[in-house]
Amino acid sequence: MRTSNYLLATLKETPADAEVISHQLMLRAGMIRRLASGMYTWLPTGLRVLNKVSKVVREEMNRAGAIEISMPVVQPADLWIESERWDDYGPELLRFVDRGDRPFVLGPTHEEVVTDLIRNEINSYKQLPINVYQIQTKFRDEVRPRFGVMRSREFIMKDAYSFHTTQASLQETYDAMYHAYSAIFTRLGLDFRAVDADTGSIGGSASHEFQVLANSGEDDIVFSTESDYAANIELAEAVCIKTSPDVATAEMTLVETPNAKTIADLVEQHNLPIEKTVKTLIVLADEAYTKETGHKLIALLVRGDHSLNEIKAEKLPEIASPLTFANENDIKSTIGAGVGSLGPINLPFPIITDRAVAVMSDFGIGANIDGKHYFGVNWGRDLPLPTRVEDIRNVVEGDPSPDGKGTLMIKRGIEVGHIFQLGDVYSKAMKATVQGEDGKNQVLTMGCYGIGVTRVVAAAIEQNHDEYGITWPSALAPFDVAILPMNMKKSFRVKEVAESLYEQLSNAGLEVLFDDRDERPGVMFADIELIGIPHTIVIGDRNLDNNQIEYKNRRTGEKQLIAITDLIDFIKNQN
RNA sequence: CGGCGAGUAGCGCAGCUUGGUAGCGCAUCUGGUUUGGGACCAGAGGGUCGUAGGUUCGAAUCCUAUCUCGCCGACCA
Repeated sequence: MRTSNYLLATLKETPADAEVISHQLMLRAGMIRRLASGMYTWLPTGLRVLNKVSKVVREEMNRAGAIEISMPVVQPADLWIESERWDDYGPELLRFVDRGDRPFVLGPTHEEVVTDLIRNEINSYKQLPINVYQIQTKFRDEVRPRFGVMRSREFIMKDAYSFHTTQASLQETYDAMYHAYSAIFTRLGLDFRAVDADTGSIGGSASHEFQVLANSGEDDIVFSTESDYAANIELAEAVCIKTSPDVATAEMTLVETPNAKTIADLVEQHNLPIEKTVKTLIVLADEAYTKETGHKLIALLVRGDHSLNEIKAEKLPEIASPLTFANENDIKSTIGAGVGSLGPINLPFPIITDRAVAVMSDFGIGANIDGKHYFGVNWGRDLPLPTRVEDIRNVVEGDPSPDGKGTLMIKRGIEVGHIFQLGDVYSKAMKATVQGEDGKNQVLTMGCYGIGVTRVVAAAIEQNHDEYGITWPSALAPFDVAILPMNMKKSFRVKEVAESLYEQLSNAGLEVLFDDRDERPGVMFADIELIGIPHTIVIGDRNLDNNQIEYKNRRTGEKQLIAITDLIDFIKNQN
């Protein structure tokens, strides 16, 4: 490709609305342009990278036995009504009607469509298992799109769906996908981890996320220092080694705390260690639970220096899902005190205590009287021993690993892949059955496996950039080699060599960007470095006198002189 | 959806408080010089100042409404 015949579209200045580095660099390198909030046009350079991701994904999926198909972006609402997600999915699902007033959705995912396909096409257990996938545009009307293509509304996803008659068969495909994903992200040159994950609203049993490590990531992922334990913080179990509280040493005293509305205030104003404080959070009870017991509210106790894990909390049967905090008025009218002075004392509704709180001693709690706290509180003596103890907090660095080996550390991750064992959630709702060996119909068991193709591009940049621009791993680079001729318009010799090398390198199967613009060297260097082409060859009269050209490696910055005749072999031997 | 902020040339911004008919840098175009790290000189084009309404002799500037975008939070296969 010649730059004169290409849309380079590089930007010298960083657009003001780009926050994270990948977004900035994608705009500056001329990869994407924003069309509307969360919607981007892919320019030639961006599309080339996107296609590189797709290529690797496709190769590994095919190798793992998946079959490529393509399903429509627009889906009839009927299928969503049938799966009951029409009501469950919420406003993220973009809905509209066609000219005949028939309801449709813009597909945020394709479980319904693929389940419909399979129930129609597959009739016998003999045709199973089957694993179909597509690389397709999705649309989710995100509440807040951000970070460029990292969290956009329209995006490209590789989504695969497998169908089985047995759990063992599902497990086999799931394992194959796990390995395929590992192979994909390894080939793409990403530093990633597979972590245990929550199945979220899609449901199902086992699930792993593939997280690319990056500080700008939106997820917290947890690792053991000693073992290969890794999990999303949403799921990571907070283990409590201590089995009982220490012996009480303090007396319970009622303390005036008129200016302490938060744990931080309390700690600062009353010389109380934060791990001796208890946060009391009031949430709504599950409707069925309210019906059964009459309680509308539930109190959750978490140590002052810990944070509530909402995912864990909402999985408890007595708590409303999604987790909803009680509003200030309800709290006031039920307890008689406002947020800031709440505690587990004399509460007219059930309490769920975090494991770490259940083994505390001499601690401080709100008195349920505005402006007052009790200090020196102890279980058993001052308060009834907690009866409902659960793991409801987020783990913190230094917590013991749930597998008993080492302690935990936490890093940020970008979720680029997620695999699920769905079970029969969709196949049951949509009556996807096949005839089994015994002649009876049986409901299929499903797995689904996603990769955020567009997000991978952004994640790769988060991990591979420097002060000059992007430093692509070779599998992702939009071009393999850039040819920069110095003063080609004046030097016939430079032009001749550049043209010849362009042809030779291209014929050798390399993707070459030949910068044939009449630009000053600095401009060319800056653009090529910004775009992140791994190998640059500089052709100038200076070195041609010795029949040499200069080679520069983007990632290492190393330069060396190469004889023209050796160049093709040299480039091919890189990587 | 709540809080905050921003919409002026392709991009980055100034002008707004104190109303007088729009400017700077980069980019673009023309001519010339220059050519191994984002050149220089001379000239040129490009903006209904987000939109609608109002106040006024006169509005980018003041008032009202509205739309869009971003950040934080809530939300999220």
